[in-house]
Amino acid sequence: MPERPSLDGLEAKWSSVWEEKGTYRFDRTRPRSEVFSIDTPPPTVSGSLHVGHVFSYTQTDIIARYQRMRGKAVFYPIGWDDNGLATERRVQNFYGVRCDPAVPYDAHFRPPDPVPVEAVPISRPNFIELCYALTAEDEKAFESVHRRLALSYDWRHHYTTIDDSSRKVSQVVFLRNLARGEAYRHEAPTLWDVDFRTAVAQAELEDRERPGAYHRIRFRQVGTDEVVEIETTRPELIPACVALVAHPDDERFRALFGTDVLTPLFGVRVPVVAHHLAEPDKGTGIAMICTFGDLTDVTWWRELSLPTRTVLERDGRLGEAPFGEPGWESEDPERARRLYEELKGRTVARAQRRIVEQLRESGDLVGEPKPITHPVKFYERGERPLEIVSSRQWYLRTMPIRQQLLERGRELEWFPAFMQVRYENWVEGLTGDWALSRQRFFGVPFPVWYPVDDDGEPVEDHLITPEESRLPIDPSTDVPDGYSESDRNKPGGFMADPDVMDTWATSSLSPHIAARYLDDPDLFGRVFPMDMRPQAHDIIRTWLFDTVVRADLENHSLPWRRAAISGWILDPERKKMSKSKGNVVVPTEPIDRHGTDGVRYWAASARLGVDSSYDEQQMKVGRRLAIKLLNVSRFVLLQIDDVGLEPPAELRPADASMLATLDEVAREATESFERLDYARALEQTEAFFWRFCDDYVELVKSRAYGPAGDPGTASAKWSLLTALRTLLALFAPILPYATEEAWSWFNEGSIHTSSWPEPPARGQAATDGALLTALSEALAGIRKAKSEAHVSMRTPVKRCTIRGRRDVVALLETARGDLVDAGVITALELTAVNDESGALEVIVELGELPDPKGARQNR
RNA sequence: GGGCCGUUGGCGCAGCUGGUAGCGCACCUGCAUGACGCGCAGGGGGUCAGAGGUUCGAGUCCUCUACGGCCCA
Repeated sequence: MPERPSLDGLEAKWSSVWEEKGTYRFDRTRPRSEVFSIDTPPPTVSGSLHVGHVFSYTQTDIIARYQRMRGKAVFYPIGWDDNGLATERRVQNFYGVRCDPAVPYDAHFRPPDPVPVEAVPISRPNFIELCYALTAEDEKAFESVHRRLALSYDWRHHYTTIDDSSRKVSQVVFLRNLARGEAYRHEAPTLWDVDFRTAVAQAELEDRERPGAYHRIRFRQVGTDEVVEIETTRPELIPACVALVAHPDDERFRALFGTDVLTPLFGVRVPVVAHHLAEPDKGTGIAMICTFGDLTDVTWWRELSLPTRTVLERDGRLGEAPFGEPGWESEDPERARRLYEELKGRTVARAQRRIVEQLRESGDLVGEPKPITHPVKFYERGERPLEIVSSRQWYLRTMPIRQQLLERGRELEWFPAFMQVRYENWVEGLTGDWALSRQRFFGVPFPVWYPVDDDGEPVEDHLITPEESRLPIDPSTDVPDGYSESDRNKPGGFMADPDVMDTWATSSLSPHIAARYLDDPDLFGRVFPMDMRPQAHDIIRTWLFDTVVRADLENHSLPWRRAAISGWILDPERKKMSKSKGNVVVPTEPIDRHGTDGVRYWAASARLGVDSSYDEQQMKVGRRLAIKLLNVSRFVLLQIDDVGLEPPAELRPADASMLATLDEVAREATESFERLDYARALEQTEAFFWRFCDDYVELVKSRAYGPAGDPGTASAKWSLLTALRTLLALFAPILPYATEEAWSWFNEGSIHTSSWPEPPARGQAATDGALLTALSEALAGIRKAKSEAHVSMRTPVKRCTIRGRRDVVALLETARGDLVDAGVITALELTAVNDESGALEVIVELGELPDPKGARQNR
């Protein structure tokens, strides 16, 4: 036990001891009923590390530690989510390269140095090598922060979402989805990011307010030449127009339904149709349907069986529009082609500028465009509005099982409960199946090939799939059974599926990956379904939903029993912390300043689901609490000569009352932890702890100093030691370093594998906290008198009279000696009065003020 | 437009199934007592966002409004 306890050095000391001793290892011999398993979020390592991680990961760790102390074998693995677009972007920017699958592999490739302004195209295998190299570096930084935070993982169960095992699970489960008809590949309109050139899922959408303009445009009715005016924000899609639409009940357009109109500039004949999704108060009440301007266009196209007229290419530019040819019939093909030639090859924005000029020249633009602000769909990581293009993609059927998924959401226990509605809203609002495929590179490939026919064309409805035992494979380098590499992309040969899976398609299998679903069924059986899924509320629609889908299809069960939804970290201005806002705090800084225990204390004071502001003040409080814990431990242990003390024959009333109060605190804290309300448990423990230090310790000090044989001394010492053990244990999940340090002064083994306090600690006749409360109140009265007189607390009290209810006075009488010693009272008078209010009246008559110097010499 | 959460002393928050407001920080005034001055004692400070309703009685239940944040259109 050090002379002057300090938090310095505890983190390095204990984290290496824990690793060495395997303190947090999962005991896989234990049956399911004795296991507590956690499906920890694998953080995206390419993202920036910020205090948000510290916050939510600490909250999970607190629960893990509590369960471990309750005697559970805690299965608490961690993984890194390293594949996907976020990583690709980071690699591109970090090295100044971009992946071009047409470039051949270069075995001696070295990243350009210095980083060039213009990205250098490199081959897919070279690009993927760089992805592996950089994520390996990033993962080291993540691991060191997680270790320093004392997150009690079993690092032996560590995984990454791109490792062999994860790829195998993803591919096997996918092939099973495919075999059961749950996965399919289909040509369909798909949300498309033109910069990343990949499909995007509904879950990755976000609306952003963007300036736009309503353009009022004239169409002419065929035969009558009557003018129909529509309003659109996307005039550049006029060449892609396939119909006009109005609400069936809208009187203004009733006469038009079933007739045809001509598109301006291009003279294409399109029908006027009726559909209930047309909004009569929007614009002129009649709208243009294109291939495809937005998701409503897709709905109209599907429900009204309209033709397609594709002009948008996957690079976000206008492509071919063969006016005059079948499907592109025009009243004046030559003019249409001439005008369109000016638009072709332009980006959407540029094409819009040009077509507005054309419309103005032709007189088909009515008035000037009216600027508006409207929500536009973006890919959450993207910078340009999403387009909708028709492409062949892999899907998982979620629409037919929506009802079932809603049921799963109800089976799940949500903390806090109101988060369930987010899930319900999401499932109810689904508009299509889950698009699994991405046109990217660093991801899990679809383990599929297609035969190539004699004309060199892939036969896309004939799949060639490998045996499960061959997985994981990369179809772009592995060869299907019965073929050889020389058959690749040749007539009569085969070709690989070019796509990779969305990152969520792998991370939605995190319970399966962590629990080694395929190669360790024994382990899987002991931990699945898991007990808890901790995560933040912004990914309920993605990670939580996706995981529910996968487990439902694969295991016909929920993946976990409960979901613990953490809040977000807001900056001091209550704005969400994000890289783009530049308000991100790197976690190592507060840890350096306030210590891990201080930072954990801050994280522990925020309840689940509640957004919390970044507050270093709170970390300081935590740090002080940790130091106080060390100090009071030192004080208690200084009194104790034998830590194996037997309970005394008889406990003094004050001691019994303190222990009874502590029992109650432990009981309440346990209940709070069971509700995952660690913040309340902390609050309850902390409130008692300060009373323990400031009142109880002061009350029993003089008895504790007494001789070994004295019964009052024995009672005090045993009670101090017992309370100390209990308090350290109650704080251990939240302040792992300080409690472990203090515990090590008088125990073998780790506090984190010791047992959780089970009342009764007193082991004696039942009593309650009433005496301790009365003593605190009496002491407060005496202190107040001294404080107001501006004298030291050691100043003797000549006479103290305490008046109170008969039963309270009788209680105080049983601890008269403790009160006299703590208050330095010469004459104590306890008087019962007939006052039902119960409040104590404390009358203090101070003695002569001692000469401070003389007083010190006397001791 | 629909929904969820929040609005309690300067700041951060507790207040579970209703009974005349609590905690921490900050602030002010003090205190060197055998663990702790990163300590201890004491003190000031709120008509619980606003309006209405239920009730003997409402931060606590109901309705509406305002503001903030988020989710879904």
